[in-house]
Amino acid sequence: MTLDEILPDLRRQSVDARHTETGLWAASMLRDRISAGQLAPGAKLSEEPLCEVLGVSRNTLREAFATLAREHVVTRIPNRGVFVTRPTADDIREIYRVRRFLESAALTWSTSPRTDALHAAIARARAARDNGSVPGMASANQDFHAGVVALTRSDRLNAQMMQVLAEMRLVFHSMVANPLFHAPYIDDNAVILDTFEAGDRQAAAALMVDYLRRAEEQLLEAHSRA
Amino acid sequence: MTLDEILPDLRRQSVDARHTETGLWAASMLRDRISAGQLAPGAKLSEEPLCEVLGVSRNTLREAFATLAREHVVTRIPNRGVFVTRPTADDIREIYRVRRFLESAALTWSTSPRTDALHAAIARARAARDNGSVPGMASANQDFHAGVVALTRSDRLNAQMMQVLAEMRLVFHSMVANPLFHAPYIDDNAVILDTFEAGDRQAAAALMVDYLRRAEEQLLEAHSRA
DNA sequence: CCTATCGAATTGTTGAACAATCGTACAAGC
DNA sequence: GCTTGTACGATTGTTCAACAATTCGATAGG
Repeated sequence: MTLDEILPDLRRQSVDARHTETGLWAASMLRDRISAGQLAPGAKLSEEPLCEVLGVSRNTLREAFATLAREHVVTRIPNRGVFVTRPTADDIREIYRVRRFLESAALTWSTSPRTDALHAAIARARAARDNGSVPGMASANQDFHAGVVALTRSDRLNAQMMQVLAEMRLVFHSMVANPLFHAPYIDDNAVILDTFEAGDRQAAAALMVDYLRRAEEQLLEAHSRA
Repeated sequence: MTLDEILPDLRRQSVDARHTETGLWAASMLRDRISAGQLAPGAKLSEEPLCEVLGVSRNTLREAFATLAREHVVTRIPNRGVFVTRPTADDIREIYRVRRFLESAALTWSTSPRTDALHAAIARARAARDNGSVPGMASANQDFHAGVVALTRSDRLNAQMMQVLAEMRLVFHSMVANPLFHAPYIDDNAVILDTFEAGDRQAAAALMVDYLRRAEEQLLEAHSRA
């Protein structure tokens, strides 16, 4: 979907109330659209139409671009413009490198034993699988892995994980989605959680690393095909 | 020498020299001054004088502020202005939470066995200790711990570590420096490195966690005194 | 001593302007 | 046919000046 097609939709939302930190507000508007896949990887974000639709000035919009660029959500090419990031194979490797460290470290050294959110995420994933809802499975799966890192109770590590998961969504949007991608991993998550709650953190971490390696390999294979 | 051979070199020089992205340039100027302690924590960064000194407009300077705020180097208070961040006790706890995860995970799961930079950092730290150079010890110590995370070969984890170390410098600048702070930790680093190279990664990671807990406690104690 | 109100100063945001750079089209030369 | 040179339009990078919004401090009054 290109920029032109979602312009009316954006305009509808932006007539709403006033906001402090307009630059951050504009960034979140764009971030949501990109996360939802309404702005596909590679799409060009021209300043002029976006200013008009969001009702902000070019300067403010550029602040929003700066924010999103730091999150690797958009890519800035000097004098050419801003584009929704199209993840490369190296990006996928880097994303999974970070995830392997973050998630296995969280399982190994977390201090918080509160796993309610993890159980809930698995339940949601199974319900989505039964309904055949691919977006539901994807969302619940991300919730599970975000919840694992949340065990660390560290704002910065959580922020890093959120950012990486946002890049994951870009990866999914940049290639033809395989409807069966998430399904087999749901039970893997359940096993990891059981192992963790049984107290064998090293084993849980090892399972997680294995899980992530398989998922990475599968995504890289799909990426090379596209 | 053919054209292809010098192309990478040319590209490298041109990204250095060119000032496109003036906002990023201004951000690095301020970041350097803050890191060096020339701008102390709590100092107010007024827009008007800074524009004049850096020779950039208010808009560009505000882009730089956005970059630094995201790195937690400066703190933005709406309608009040931008200040060099003054780390709180909670900030110190969060910094060490991140460091414990990052550094122990790096020791446990790193794939790269290249420890040359680590040995060099320890050598520099010892030389600085013999010369009585406190800044030298601090710098070499940070190099060692940055080098540990560099074992992960992950750009994003390295960036996160660099950011946290920048916050560490803010912590040091915000309290009276104890000249003897770094000295006892130098040999701890050496022991950690030896254990790691002996192949016992779990033990090395455990030593690192212990090291970081002691340093955190010491800094928190000094912070509560100030 | 406390509270309320006013005004100066600073920040938040905008709109317009100009310079710099890129893509494209088209002509010229080998 | 392919490359090179050149003009032009479009878009981005940066600055400037202005106005609105907010905060801080001072001053007056209870």
